[in-house]
Amino acid sequence: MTASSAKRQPNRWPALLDAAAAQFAERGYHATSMRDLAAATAMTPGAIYFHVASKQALLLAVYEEGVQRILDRVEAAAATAREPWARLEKAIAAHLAAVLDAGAYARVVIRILPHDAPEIAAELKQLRDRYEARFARYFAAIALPRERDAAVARLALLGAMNWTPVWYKDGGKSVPAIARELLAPLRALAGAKPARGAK
Amino acid sequence: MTASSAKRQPNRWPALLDAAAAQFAERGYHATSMRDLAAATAMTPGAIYFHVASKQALLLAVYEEGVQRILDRVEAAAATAREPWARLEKAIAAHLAAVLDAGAYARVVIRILPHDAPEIAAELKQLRDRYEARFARYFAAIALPRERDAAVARLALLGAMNWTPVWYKDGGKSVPAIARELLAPLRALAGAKPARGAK
Amino acid sequence: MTASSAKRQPNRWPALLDAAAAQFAERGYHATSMRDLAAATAMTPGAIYFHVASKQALLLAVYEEGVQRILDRVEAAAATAREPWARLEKAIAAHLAAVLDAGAYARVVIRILPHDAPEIAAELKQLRDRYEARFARYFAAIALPRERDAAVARLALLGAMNWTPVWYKDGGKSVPAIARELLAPLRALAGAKPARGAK
Amino acid sequence: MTASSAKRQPNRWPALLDAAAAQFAERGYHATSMRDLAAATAMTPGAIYFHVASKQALLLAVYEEGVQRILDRVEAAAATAREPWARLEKAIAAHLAAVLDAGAYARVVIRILPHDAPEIAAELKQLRDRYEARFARYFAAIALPRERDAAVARLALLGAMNWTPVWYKDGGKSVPAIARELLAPLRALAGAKPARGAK
DNA sequence: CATGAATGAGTTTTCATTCAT
DNA sequence: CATGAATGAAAACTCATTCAT
Repeated sequence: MTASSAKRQPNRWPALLDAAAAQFAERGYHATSMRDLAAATAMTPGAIYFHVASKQALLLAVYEEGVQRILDRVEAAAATAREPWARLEKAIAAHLAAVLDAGAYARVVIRILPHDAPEIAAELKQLRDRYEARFARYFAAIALPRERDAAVARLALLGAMNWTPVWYKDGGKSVPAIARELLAPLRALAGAKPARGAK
Repeated sequence: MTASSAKRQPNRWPALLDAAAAQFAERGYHATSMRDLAAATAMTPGAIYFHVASKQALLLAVYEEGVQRILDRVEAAAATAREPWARLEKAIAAHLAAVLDAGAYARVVIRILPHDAPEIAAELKQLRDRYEARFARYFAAIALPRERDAAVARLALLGAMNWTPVWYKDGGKSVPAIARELLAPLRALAGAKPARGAK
Repeated sequence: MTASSAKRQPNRWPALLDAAAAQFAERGYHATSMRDLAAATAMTPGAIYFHVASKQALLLAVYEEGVQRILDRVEAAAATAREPWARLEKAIAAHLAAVLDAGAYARVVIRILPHDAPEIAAELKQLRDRYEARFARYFAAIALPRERDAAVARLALLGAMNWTPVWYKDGGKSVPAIARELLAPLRALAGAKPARGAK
Repeated sequence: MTASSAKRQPNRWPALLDAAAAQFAERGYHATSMRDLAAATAMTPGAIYFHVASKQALLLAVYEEGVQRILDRVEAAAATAREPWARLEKAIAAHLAAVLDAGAYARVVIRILPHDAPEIAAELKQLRDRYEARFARYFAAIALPRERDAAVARLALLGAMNWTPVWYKDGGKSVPAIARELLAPLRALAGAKPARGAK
């Protein structure tokens, strides 16, 4: 369906994808031109079209990779804990790491709105949803008081997580520590004791 | 919208600002062209430049108005409550209302990153900060356990609030109800009892 | 025929003409916009069109004034000497003064080529020629060796004079001194003794 | 001019440069639009930007070529004579030929003021100066009476030369003859005998 | 007299994309 | 695989000019 599977020339495609991820994340989709990408990868503009059919397809490929990367990290992290709260905290930390530390792919997913590329908006949204559904599973495992709206709580948590790139500074609090802070209020709500220790 | 027949209306500037706010909020800054704006206001592209010097200046004007509107609503709302938690909740509800219900101005402030218009990025950031500083004051009044990081908590709350446009649907939970939900975990953290009832 | 005769509102027209002369001389005709002129005279663009019918007409008016000013100065100066060489030298000095020291009008005449405003090119050329014919009369009175081409000599002198704005610096040699230097070679050619002393 | 049918000619850059030189020389910098240039070279406006980054860069390229061409011709001509006056006369003739007969490049250098393209004004001025410095060397070799200002004489000569495009008509006096006429007065000043012969 | 507002054609420049070679 | 060259539409913005008030 997308350009990511069929054509895998030795080394240019990953470089192209990386460059696209970096620029889309940093400047946004519309502010990044194919020429910028060509310059960043030392290709000619025409050469890009050997690897990918259009700018939108390129965004889609980055999105796919981005979602996959968050998913992989989050699942791997979650697998290291069995207790729901701990598992959720690990998942949050992995998500934050993906968005703050790792490459730019994950940042594209939260920065570029599906609406920005109308013709593939539906596909982009689906990709986003694919991840959110997974996150929702970890979230569903924690027990919140019945009078609270769990959906809102989940979306609030997601919002808090996705807003971190706006304020996160490199030398500050560690990612796992931030994850714990984000979860602490919900833990209090549930009457759970906060986790001990930190990096 | 209403300007179909008359030739000489005064006051095209508010209409232009409205249109810019709407389009910037919906499609983003780069995806909105001056032509789009001209079409939306039934002006010629050239006529826009009688009212504003550049697209960036237009964004700045929208930003200013947006920040002012949030600020006005939030301050008015906060003034109706004296108790810190109640006041914060009112402020949150007003912020959400500005971002979700009211015109598009407030949404521009949270959607368009300063970075998008490099030459005025500093001014845009300053405007954002002006609001966040005000919000920080309401937040500072609530007492959180000493072992929690209040700054992270505040930024998380702000992230949760600013992410709502992504998921909010018109017929769903009421804005004050969402505000209460967003605050509930922090209340629990502080050991405060949740507020009673609401719309 | 032009706008300079009929409409003479108390004070704006001269200011407008001055501004046009200054800007045309400094930036050139095409690089000067009616808006620039409006700004420089504290008028609205529309108001300019009360005084003058078009940008071309404005150039024409400046040209007319410019030629008139050179002519007036040159004639007045020439009238103070009877001997041909002395008269020519006075004329040259007056021309240089008009072009270097005085307002910008004269500089417009030598900077802006008739071709720049095609529709009035003929009129502009006629104005230029009007002055050059007068200058030619002073030139014709000096006696050059028969084997020299007097026309080329005259045009060379004119070229030398009109090129001075390119290199003239305010604190340098005085205008009459430059005039004497320009004429000296021709004097030598004619076997005449150079004039004595000057400022 | 010759590019009516073939679809893929290489080397459009020289044609573009030629067209720019021709139009800049004839109409001036500001009066020449990129569209004009596109039409004159049978390119689309966009295609021009494959070859050159901006209109200013195009002017700079023409200027460089123009200065180089004058320099080449003048140096070649000057190399054919050893005696200072003869060498200077050859140099003048070569300069005139460059400005009057040859392509438009040289005329651009004397017609377009550095000021016309503010962002590259310094570079343009430097190019002009490069030539004038060379010319000054030839000029310095002739001996003028001590009481004359050699600098003014040189600038006057340059002015006379650069003004020729204003009045030169094709069927008139030959270029070498004009050169001789321009130099004759200075020769007289120096007490030198005028050169014999002519075309 | 003058202005505030507008027009419409123009400016330079950029863009995603194409394609012969 | 890749490039050099191009396209055509669109971008932001400017211009001389007009005109109701």
